[in-house]
Amino acid sequence: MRSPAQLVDAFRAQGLKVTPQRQLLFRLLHDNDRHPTADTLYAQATSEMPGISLRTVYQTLTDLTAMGELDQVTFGSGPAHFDPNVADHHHAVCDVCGAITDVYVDGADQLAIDGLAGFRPDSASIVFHGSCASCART
Amino acid sequence: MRSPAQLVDAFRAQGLKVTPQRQLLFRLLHDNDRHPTADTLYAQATSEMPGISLRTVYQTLTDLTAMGELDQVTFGSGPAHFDPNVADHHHAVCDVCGAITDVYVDGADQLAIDGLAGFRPDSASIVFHGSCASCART
DNA sequence: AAGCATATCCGCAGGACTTGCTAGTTCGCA
DNA sequence: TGCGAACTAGCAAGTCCTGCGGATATGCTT
Ligand SMILES: [Mn+2]
Ligand SMILES: [Mn+2]
Ligand SMILES: [Zn+2]
Ligand SMILES: [Zn+2]
Repeated sequence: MRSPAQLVDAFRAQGLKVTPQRQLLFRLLHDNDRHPTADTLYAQATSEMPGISLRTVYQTLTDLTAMGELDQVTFGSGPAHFDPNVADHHHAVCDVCGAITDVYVDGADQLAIDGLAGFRPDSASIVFHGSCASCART
Repeated sequence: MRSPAQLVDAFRAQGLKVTPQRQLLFRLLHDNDRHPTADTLYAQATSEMPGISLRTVYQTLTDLTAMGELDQVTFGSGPAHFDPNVADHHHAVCDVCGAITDVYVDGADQLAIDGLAGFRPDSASIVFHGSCASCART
């Protein structure tokens, strides 16, 4: 995702208006590698701007996703997570604390595949489940 | 997933009762590689047994999953899919027709990983998106 | 074969997450 | 500064799934 200042320009360039609510979300998302959910962002936004509505958070996240500034990722059931890192990468989910970390997998595009007769893949996504470094104590 | 006859025994062995509704679902799921949803199964079940409730379908799917006879898989948003193939495998999703096919990936457990400092993976799941053989794209 | 204790079934209410709707407000350009 | 388009906030509604409770069927006993 681009910087808040660049997003301001990008929104104006598309005829979208730049409101305080949107700018706040630009800041909360910029360089955020926590893979937050809409609720998480809503809680953070509320502490800085009481009165902002959850609906507006969802709307802005939808807009940013449509503009390619965010990816939306889901892990089984539960709410969607929003990812300002739109580079090609994968995820590791800690089943203990829920932390989600970015993973870069070498050769993910050259995975040897059986049973895919005729299937033409456009993308592959890999999700690791396990325990993260801080939860690894057994 | 084991055969309907074996599941009858397995349910009895656990003190679970074997009802016509459950036996119907055993049959609908056995050797089913379509990755059906609860709604899909409910529709099929209703045609053979009008009056069966969606609640019972969910309940039986939950029981079978708890017994390790089914896996539950999800792809982004949308309902869960149930998979009688509990062997270690992955999935290819056709973005055109929605078909879900099983994929066996060589060396999925030895994927070279960067950025996973200290993370201990228990499992990895890979989902390919693209177009299936019959939906061959331009 | 009949009875009994208990697991199951089904319908409905409710929860989690997300999107639709709309009146009133705010933004951005002239 | 003023206007029209876009936005916000609140609530309703949609989707998928689970909790609950009375009526019922199952499996075992006698
Ligand atoms: Mn990420
Ligand atoms: Mn499968
Ligand atoms: Zn952890
Ligand atoms: Zn297809």
